[in-house]
Amino acid sequence: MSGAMLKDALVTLKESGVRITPQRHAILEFLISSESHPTADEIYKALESDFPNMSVATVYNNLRVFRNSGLVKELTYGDASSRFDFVTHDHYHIICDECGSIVDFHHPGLEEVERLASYVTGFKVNSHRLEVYGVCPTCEKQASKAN
Amino acid sequence: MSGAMLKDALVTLKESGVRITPQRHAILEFLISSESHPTADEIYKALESDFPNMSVATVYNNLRVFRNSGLVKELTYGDASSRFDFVTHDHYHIICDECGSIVDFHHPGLEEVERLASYVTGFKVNSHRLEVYGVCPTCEKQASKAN
DNA sequence: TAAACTAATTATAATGATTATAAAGAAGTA
DNA sequence: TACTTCTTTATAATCATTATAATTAGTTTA
Repeated sequence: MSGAMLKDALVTLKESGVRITPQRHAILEFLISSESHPTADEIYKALESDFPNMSVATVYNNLRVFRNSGLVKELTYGDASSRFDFVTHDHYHIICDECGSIVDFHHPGLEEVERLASYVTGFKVNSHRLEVYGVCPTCEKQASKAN
Repeated sequence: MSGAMLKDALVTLKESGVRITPQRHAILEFLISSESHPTADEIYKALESDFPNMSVATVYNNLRVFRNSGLVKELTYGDASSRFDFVTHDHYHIICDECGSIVDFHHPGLEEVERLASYVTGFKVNSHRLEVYGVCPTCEKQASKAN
Protein backbone atom coordinates (compact mmCIF):
# COMPACT_ATOMS: atom_id res chain seq x y z
CA MET A 1 0.00 0.00 0.00
CA SER A 2 2.83 2.40 0.76
CA GLY A 3 4.14 1.54 -2.70
CA ALA A 4 0.96 2.92 -4.19
CA MET A 5 1.28 6.09 -2.13
CA LEU A 6 4.77 6.62 -3.45
CA LYS A 7 3.60 6.05 -7.01
CA ASP A 8 0.76 8.52 -6.56
CA ALA A 9 3.12 11.08 -5.14
CA LEU A 10 5.49 10.70 -8.08
CA VAL A 11 2.61 11.14 -10.51
CA THR A 12 1.50 14.26 -8.67
CA LEU A 13 4.97 15.71 -8.92
CA LYS A 14 5.40 14.84 -12.58
CA GLU A 15 2.04 16.41 -13.40
CA SER A 16 3.11 19.67 -11.82
CA GLY A 17 6.31 19.63 -13.83
CA VAL A 18 8.70 18.64 -11.06
CA ARG A 19 11.56 16.37 -12.05
CA ILE A 20 11.95 13.10 -10.23
CA THR A 21 15.53 12.85 -9.11
CA PRO A 22 16.98 9.96 -7.14
CA GLN A 23 17.26 12.22 -4.12
CA ARG A 24 13.61 13.25 -4.32
CA HIS A 25 12.58 9.65 -4.76
CA ALA A 26 14.55 8.64 -1.68
CA ILE A 27 13.28 11.47 0.49
CA LEU A 28 9.67 10.72 -0.42
CA GLU A 29 10.16 7.02 0.13
CA PHE A 30 11.69 7.62 3.51
CA LEU A 31 8.91 9.98 4.55
CA ILE A 32 6.23 7.51 3.54
CA SER A 33 7.82 4.48 5.14
CA SER A 34 8.74 6.39 8.27
CA GLU A 35 6.17 5.99 10.99
CA SER A 36 7.66 8.93 12.82
CA HIS A 37 7.66 12.58 11.76
CA PRO A 38 11.28 13.24 10.96
CA THR A 39 13.19 16.49 10.95
CA ALA A 40 15.14 17.58 7.89
CA ASP A 41 18.32 16.54 9.60
CA GLU A 42 17.00 13.10 10.44
CA ILE A 43 16.10 12.59 6.80
CA TYR A 44 19.53 13.78 5.81
CA LYS A 45 21.23 11.37 8.19
CA ALA A 46 19.01 8.47 7.19
CA LEU A 47 19.91 8.86 3.53
CA GLU A 48 23.57 9.60 4.11
CA SER A 49 24.68 6.04 3.41
CA ASP A 50 22.80 5.89 0.11
CA PHE A 51 23.75 9.41 -0.96
CA PRO A 52 27.11 10.19 0.60
CA ASN A 53 27.39 13.47 -1.30
CA MET A 54 23.92 14.77 -0.71
CA SER A 55 23.73 18.24 0.80
CA VAL A 56 21.43 19.28 3.63
CA ALA A 57 20.22 22.05 1.38
CA THR A 58 18.88 19.44 -0.99
CA VAL A 59 16.74 17.98 1.75
CA TYR A 60 15.39 21.39 2.67
CA ASN A 61 14.83 22.40 -0.93
CA ASN A 62 12.92 19.27 -1.73
CA LEU A 63 10.85 19.34 1.41
CA ARG A 64 9.77 22.79 0.30
CA VAL A 65 8.97 21.47 -3.17
CA PHE A 66 6.87 18.71 -1.65
CA ARG A 67 5.13 21.10 0.65
CA ASN A 68 4.25 23.38 -2.22
CA SER A 69 2.82 20.42 -4.08
CA GLY A 70 0.71 19.56 -1.05
CA LEU A 71 2.43 16.21 -0.56
CA VAL A 72 4.05 17.05 2.73
CA LYS A 73 3.04 19.04 5.78
CA GLU A 74 5.46 20.97 7.91
CA LEU A 75 4.87 20.67 11.65
CA THR A 76 6.29 23.49 13.74
CA TYR A 77 6.38 23.14 17.47
CA GLY A 78 8.18 25.19 20.01
CA ASP A 79 11.41 23.31 19.69
CA ALA A 80 14.23 24.06 17.33
CA SER A 81 13.44 22.23 14.13
CA SER A 82 10.42 21.54 11.99
CA ARG A 83 9.10 18.06 11.44
CA PHE A 84 7.70 16.77 8.19
CA ASP A 85 4.71 14.59 7.65
CA PHE A 86 3.64 12.90 4.47
CA VAL A 87 0.04 13.87 3.86
CA THR A 88 -2.30 10.90 3.59
CA HIS A 89 -5.88 11.18 4.73
CA ASP A 90 -6.79 13.82 7.25
CA HIS A 91 -5.50 13.08 10.67
CA TYR A 92 -4.50 15.02 13.72
CA HIS A 93 -1.56 14.65 16.05
CA ILE A 94 -1.30 14.04 19.76
CA ILE A 95 2.08 14.87 21.26
CA CYS A 96 3.62 13.63 24.48
CA ASP A 97 4.66 16.47 26.77
CA GLU A 98 7.30 14.22 28.33
CA CYS A 99 9.09 12.46 25.50
CA GLY A 100 7.85 14.38 22.47
CA SER A 101 6.54 11.36 20.60
CA ILE A 102 3.87 12.13 18.04
CA VAL A 103 0.95 9.80 17.41
CA ASP A 104 -1.71 10.15 14.73
CA PHE A 105 -5.40 9.97 15.46
CA HIS A 106 -8.47 10.42 13.35
CA HIS A 107 -11.33 12.74 14.05
CA PRO A 108 -14.02 14.19 11.83
CA GLY A 109 -13.00 17.62 10.56
CA LEU A 110 -13.89 20.66 12.61
CA GLU A 111 -16.04 22.39 10.01
CA GLU A 112 -18.28 23.79 12.70
CA VAL A 113 -15.36 25.54 14.35
CA GLU A 114 -14.28 26.89 10.99
CA ARG A 115 -17.77 28.21 10.35
CA LEU A 116 -17.93 29.97 13.68
CA ALA A 117 -14.47 31.46 13.26
CA SER A 118 -15.44 32.73 9.82
CA TYR A 119 -18.69 34.19 11.11
CA VAL A 120 -17.09 35.98 14.03
CA THR A 121 -14.00 37.34 12.29
CA GLY A 122 -15.14 37.82 8.69
CA PHE A 123 -12.26 35.72 7.41
CA LYS A 124 -12.64 33.40 4.44
CA VAL A 125 -11.47 30.14 6.02
CA ASN A 126 -8.99 27.91 4.21
CA SER A 127 -7.85 25.37 6.75
CA HIS A 128 -7.09 24.72 10.38
CA ARG A 129 -4.53 23.12 12.57
CA LEU A 130 -5.24 21.11 15.68
CA GLU A 131 -2.94 19.34 18.07
CA VAL A 132 -3.57 17.64 21.35
CA TYR A 133 -0.95 17.45 24.08
CA GLY A 134 -0.65 14.98 26.92
CA VAL A 135 1.34 12.11 28.32
CA CYS A 136 1.79 8.90 26.35
CA PRO A 137 1.13 5.50 27.93
CA THR A 138 4.84 4.70 28.12
CA CYS A 139 5.73 7.84 30.03
CA GLU A 140 2.63 7.44 32.18
CA LYS A 141 3.77 3.96 33.20
CA GLN A 142 7.26 5.17 34.07
CA ALA A 143 5.82 7.99 36.14
CA SER A 144 3.68 5.60 38.19
CA LYS A 145 6.64 3.26 38.67
CA ALA A 146 8.71 6.14 40.02
CA ASN A 147 6.31 6.64 42.91
CA MET B 1 -9.45 46.84 32.68
CA SER B 2 -6.02 46.18 31.25
CA GLY B 3 -4.69 47.81 34.39
CA ALA B 4 -6.37 45.11 36.45
CA MET B 5 -4.90 42.42 34.21
CA LEU B 6 -1.44 43.80 34.78
CA LYS B 7 -2.02 43.95 38.52
CA ASP B 8 -3.25 40.35 38.56
CA ALA B 9 -0.24 39.24 36.59
CA LEU B 10 2.13 40.95 39.00
CA VAL B 11 0.40 39.28 41.93
CA THR B 12 0.69 35.90 40.23
CA LEU B 13 4.38 36.43 39.71
CA LYS B 14 5.02 37.62 43.24
CA GLU B 15 3.14 34.63 44.64
CA SER B 16 5.39 32.25 42.75
CA GLY B 17 8.45 34.02 44.07
CA VAL B 18 9.39 35.91 40.94
CA ARG B 19 10.87 39.35 41.41
CA ILE B 20 9.19 42.30 39.76
CA THR B 21 11.84 44.24 37.94
CA PRO B 22 11.22 47.33 35.83
CA GLN B 23 12.01 45.29 32.72
CA ARG B 24 9.50 42.60 33.60
CA HIS B 25 6.91 45.21 34.37
CA ALA B 26 7.46 46.87 31.03
CA ILE B 27 7.40 43.64 29.03
CA LEU B 28 4.17 42.56 30.67
CA GLU B 29 2.60 45.94 30.20
CA PHE B 30 3.54 45.95 26.54
CA LEU B 31 2.19 42.46 25.99
CA ILE B 32 -1.12 43.32 27.62
CA SER B 33 -1.62 46.63 25.86
CA SER B 34 -0.49 45.25 22.53
CA GLU B 35 -3.38 44.09 20.42
CA SER B 36 -0.98 42.19 18.20
CA HIS B 37 1.06 39.12 19.09
CA PRO B 38 4.61 40.43 19.11
CA THR B 39 7.86 38.58 18.60
CA ALA B 40 10.64 38.82 21.17
CA ASP B 41 12.46 41.20 18.89
CA GLU B 42 9.45 43.44 18.48
CA ILE B 43 9.13 43.67 22.23
CA TYR B 44 12.82 44.43 22.49
CA LYS B 45 12.58 47.21 19.92
CA ALA B 46 9.45 48.66 21.46
CA LEU B 47 11.10 49.03 24.86
CA GLU B 48 14.45 50.18 23.53
CA SER B 49 13.75 53.84 24.14
CA ASP B 50 12.72 53.26 27.75
CA PHE B 51 15.48 50.76 28.47
CA PRO B 52 18.42 51.67 26.26
CA ASN B 53 20.67 49.10 27.91
CA MET B 54 18.27 46.20 27.98
CA SER B 55 19.57 43.02 26.41
CA VAL B 56 17.63 40.78 24.04
CA ALA B 57 18.42 37.94 26.39
CA THR B 58 16.41 39.68 29.07
CA VAL B 59 13.37 39.68 26.85
CA TYR B 60 13.78 35.99 26.07
CA ASN B 61 14.50 35.09 29.68
CA ASN B 62 11.46 36.89 30.95
CA LEU B 63 9.15 35.58 28.28
CA ARG B 64 10.20 32.14 29.43
CA VAL B 65 9.52 33.10 33.05
CA PHE B 66 6.07 34.34 32.09
CA ARG B 67 5.39 31.23 30.08
CA ASN B 68 6.36 29.02 32.98
CA SER B 69 4.01 30.97 35.21
CA GLY B 70 1.23 30.45 32.69
CA LEU B 71 0.88 34.16 32.01
CA VAL B 72 2.04 34.05 28.44
CA LYS B 73 1.63 31.62 25.58
CA GLU B 74 4.23 31.04 22.92
CA LEU B 75 2.87 30.75 19.39
CA THR B 76 5.08 28.91 16.95
CA TYR B 77 4.26 29.04 13.28
CA GLY B 78 6.31 28.01 10.34
CA ASP B 79 8.15 31.30 10.11
CA ALA B 80 11.35 32.17 11.84
CA SER B 81 10.36 33.57 15.20
CA SER B 82 7.88 32.77 17.92
CA ARG B 83 5.12 35.14 18.87
CA PHE B 84 3.91 35.76 22.37
CA ASP B 85 0.40 36.17 23.59
CA PHE B 86 -0.75 37.32 26.99
CA VAL B 87 -3.16 34.69 28.27
CA THR B 88 -6.54 36.09 29.18
CA HIS B 89 -9.59 33.89 28.85
CA ASP B 90 -9.46 30.97 26.48
CA HIS B 91 -9.46 32.02 22.90
CA TYR B 92 -8.24 30.67 19.62
CA HIS B 93 -6.47 32.38 16.73
CA ILE B 94 -7.35 32.79 13.10
CA ILE B 95 -4.43 33.72 10.89
CA CYS B 96 -4.45 35.38 7.49
CA ASP B 97 -2.60 33.34 4.87
CA GLU B 98 -1.90 36.53 2.92
CA CYS B 99 -0.73 39.12 5.42
CA GLY B 100 -0.12 37.02 8.51
CA SER B 101 -2.37 39.06 10.79
CA ILE B 102 -3.66 37.18 13.81
CA VAL B 103 -7.15 37.71 15.16
CA ASP B 104 -8.63 36.23 18.32
CA PHE B 105 -11.94 34.44 18.40
CA HIS B 106 -13.83 32.61 21.07
CA HIS B 107 -15.15 29.11 20.88
CA PRO B 108 -16.14 26.61 23.54
CA GLY B 109 -13.28 24.27 24.37
CA LEU B 110 -12.89 21.10 22.39
CA GLU B 111 -13.22 18.66 25.25
CA GLU B 112 -14.94 16.17 23.03
CA VAL B 113 -11.95 16.06 20.69
CA GLU B 114 -9.64 15.65 23.67
CA ARG B 115 -11.75 12.76 24.94
CA LEU B 116 -11.66 10.99 21.62
CA ALA B 117 -7.95 11.49 21.22
CA SER B 118 -7.36 10.12 24.68
CA TYR B 119 -9.58 7.13 24.03
CA VAL B 120 -7.96 6.27 20.71
CA THR B 121 -4.33 6.77 21.69
CA GLY B 122 -4.27 5.97 25.40
CA PHE B 123 -2.68 9.34 26.17
CA LYS B 124 -3.56 11.28 29.28
CA VAL B 125 -4.58 14.59 27.71
CA ASN B 126 -3.30 17.88 29.09
CA SER B 127 -4.20 20.50 26.52
CA HIS B 128 -4.66 21.22 22.86
CA ARG B 129 -3.83 23.79 20.28
CA LEU B 130 -6.11 24.97 17.52
CA GLU B 131 -5.62 27.51 14.81
CA VAL B 132 -7.71 28.44 11.83
CA TYR B 133 -6.21 29.79 8.63
CA GLY B 134 -7.84 31.87 5.94
CA VAL B 135 -7.95 35.28 4.30
CA CYS B 136 -8.80 38.35 6.32
CA PRO B 137 -11.45 40.83 5.11
CA THR B 138 -8.82 43.41 4.18
CA CYS B 139 -6.85 41.06 1.95
CA GLU B 140 -10.07 39.69 0.53
CA LYS B 141 -11.14 43.19 -0.50
CA GLN B 142 -7.82 43.90 -2.18
CA ALA B 143 -8.00 40.62 -4.05
CA SER B 144 -11.43 41.43 -5.45
CA LYS B 145 -10.29 44.94 -6.43
CA ALA B 146 -7.39 43.44 -8.34
CA ASN B 147 -9.74 41.56 -10.66
C1' DT C 1 20.23 51.13 57.55
C1' DA C 2 24.04 48.06 56.32
C1' DA C 3 25.72 43.56 55.19
C1' DA C 4 24.87 39.39 52.94
C1' DC C 5 22.62 36.53 49.89
C1' DT C 6 20.30 35.52 45.83
C1' DA C 7 18.24 36.51 41.56
C1' DA C 8 18.23 39.35 37.38
C1' DT C 9 20.47 41.93 33.86
C1' DT C 10 23.91 42.87 30.64
C1' DA C 11 27.29 42.03 27.10
C1' DT C 12 29.03 38.79 24.45
C1' DA C 13 29.84 34.60 22.31
C1' DA C 14 28.07 30.19 20.81
C1' DT C 15 24.74 27.16 18.78
C1' DG C 16 22.00 25.40 15.41
C1' DA C 17 18.32 25.48 11.93
C1' DT C 18 17.46 27.34 7.72
C1' DT C 19 18.46 29.97 3.49
C1' DA C 20 21.35 32.19 -0.20
C1' DT C 21 24.83 31.80 -3.67
C1' DA C 22 27.61 30.22 -7.18
C1' DA C 23 29.56 26.52 -9.65
C1' DA C 24 29.06 21.90 -11.43
C1' DG C 25 26.11 18.26 -13.00
C1' DA C 26 22.02 16.02 -14.98
C1' DA C 27 17.66 15.89 -17.53
C1' DG C 28 14.81 17.30 -21.33
C1' DT C 29 14.35 19.16 -25.88
C1' DA C 30 15.25 20.74 -30.45
C1' DT D 1 24.86 16.88 -30.41
C1' DA D 2 24.05 21.44 -28.61
C1' DC D 3 21.19 24.16 -25.79
C1' DT D 4 18.35 25.33 -22.10
C1' DT D 5 16.71 24.71 -17.71
C1' DC D 6 16.39 22.59 -13.40
C1' DT D 7 18.80 20.30 -9.58
C1' DT D 8 22.46 19.31 -6.69
C1' DT D 9 26.47 20.31 -4.20
C1' DA D 10 29.56 22.89 -1.30
C1' DT D 11 29.98 26.66 1.23
C1' DA D 12 29.00 30.75 3.49
C1' DA D 13 25.61 33.76 5.53
C1' DT D 14 21.63 34.81 8.33
C1' DC D 15 19.00 34.97 12.17
C1' DA D 16 16.52 33.38 16.31
C1' DT D 17 17.58 31.60 20.50
C1' DT D 18 20.52 30.05 24.35
C1' DA D 19 24.74 29.80 27.32
C1' DT D 20 28.21 32.08 30.03
C1' DA D 21 30.41 35.07 33.06
C1' DA D 22 30.62 39.38 35.19
C1' DT D 23 28.02 43.08 37.09
C1' DT D 24 24.05 45.00 39.17
C1' DA D 25 19.89 45.23 41.76
C1' DG D 26 16.24 43.20 45.08
C1' DT D 27 15.33 41.07 49.22
C1' DT D 28 16.28 39.55 53.75
C1' DT D 29 18.18 39.68 58.06
C1' DA D 30 20.83 41.42 61.69
